[in-house]
Amino acid sequence: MPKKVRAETDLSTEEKIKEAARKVFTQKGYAATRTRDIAEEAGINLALLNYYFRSKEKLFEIVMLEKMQKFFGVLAPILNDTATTLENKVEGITSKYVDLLLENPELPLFVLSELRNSPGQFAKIAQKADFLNESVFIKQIEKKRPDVHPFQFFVSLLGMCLFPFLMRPVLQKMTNMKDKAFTQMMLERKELIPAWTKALLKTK
Amino acid sequence: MPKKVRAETDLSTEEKIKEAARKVFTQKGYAATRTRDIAEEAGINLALLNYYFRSKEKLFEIVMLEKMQKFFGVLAPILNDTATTLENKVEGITSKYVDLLLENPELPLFVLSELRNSPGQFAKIAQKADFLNESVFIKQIEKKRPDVHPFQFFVSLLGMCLFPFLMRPVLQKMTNMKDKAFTQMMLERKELIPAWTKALLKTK
DNA sequence: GTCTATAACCTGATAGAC
DNA sequence: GTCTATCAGGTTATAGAC
Repeated sequence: MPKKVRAETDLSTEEKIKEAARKVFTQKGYAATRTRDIAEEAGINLALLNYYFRSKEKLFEIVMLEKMQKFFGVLAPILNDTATTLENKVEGITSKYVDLLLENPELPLFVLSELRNSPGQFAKIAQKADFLNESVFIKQIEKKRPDVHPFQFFVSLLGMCLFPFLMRPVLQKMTNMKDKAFTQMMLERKELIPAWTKALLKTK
Repeated sequence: MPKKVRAETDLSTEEKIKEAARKVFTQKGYAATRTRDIAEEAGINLALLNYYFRSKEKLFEIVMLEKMQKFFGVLAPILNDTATTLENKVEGITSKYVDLLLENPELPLFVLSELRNSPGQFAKIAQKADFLNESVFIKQIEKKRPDVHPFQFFVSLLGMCLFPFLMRPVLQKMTNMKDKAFTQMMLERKELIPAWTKALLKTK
């Protein structure tokens, strides 16, 4: 019998567990997550988790790998595209990240905080060390502004896209901002960030 | 006998434990930290930790409160200063944050990730909800650029200061950047951020 | 494949000697 | 105040019935 696409309410057990693991791990982090939480969230028994994934750690590695691919997957296809301009790339990165993070708001905090204590995970998806250094994108920045280290611009661009999501819980608490207002702010940002990045590249 | 300022090698036991707790908690987060790690780091016995601080949670609360005060303490005195210009404030925030974070690089990731799952902690230092909304700083931004939500600038400014530290482990791994080069980059940033923020405020 | 029961281990906290 | 020894509770992982 061929594989069948199932409705959300009728996922395979394995997929139900993975889905629950994605949710709980990203919300609480590896250490604060109990396998019982995942089992409960998946609506199955604790033993089944180990039946399918052998251990908490193995399950986590699967989720973590997925999340890192999402997180870094935005950059990889853009950085070395020789056919696009610097401006195109900035627009592409901004647009892709904002869309991705509106769908997955907890992604950056999860990836960055889990990577802090298990940098070994990073090795699994890392390109060679100067993949970024040697990238077309960085070269294009360097050509435009040879007087400033290109990372200054690169980090600022990423920060403008990612930082609001890292700060989100605090920001919303500090200002009584509602979810809808936050989303609105990020949509406006899709226009602002490219214009702003252009301004940074011109500022002497 | 009066209190005496002690050399670093001769702290009181209580202070040795606190110091160890600061280090381990900020490195690994609450959930991943074992009281045994703290005791070992402090060079004392596990029982002493409970003797002085009663529980892991109480000790954590002390550390967390300190760290939040450091983290938010940069903003508090600047935001409502009626005597300074918008530019002054941007320079002040930049300079204070970069210096603080060069001394405490793990501070932002620690505070933001711990606050995610225990927002109750935030209440302990939170001003009233519209402390930021009603601040002189935000009003000054609004006056200069009534056409854009002032948070857009506020978040960008903070992001330019904080985000490099959040991204630091990943960035250094991705690019083989050494600690010294990172520090150098942040020192350059102290000049760049105010100029850049000025540029953002002008960009239409 | 799925469950219940339980083993094996770890962690926070305390009792009690010094 | 400081230590060793240990308890009590919780967590991961497995055994074994269905």
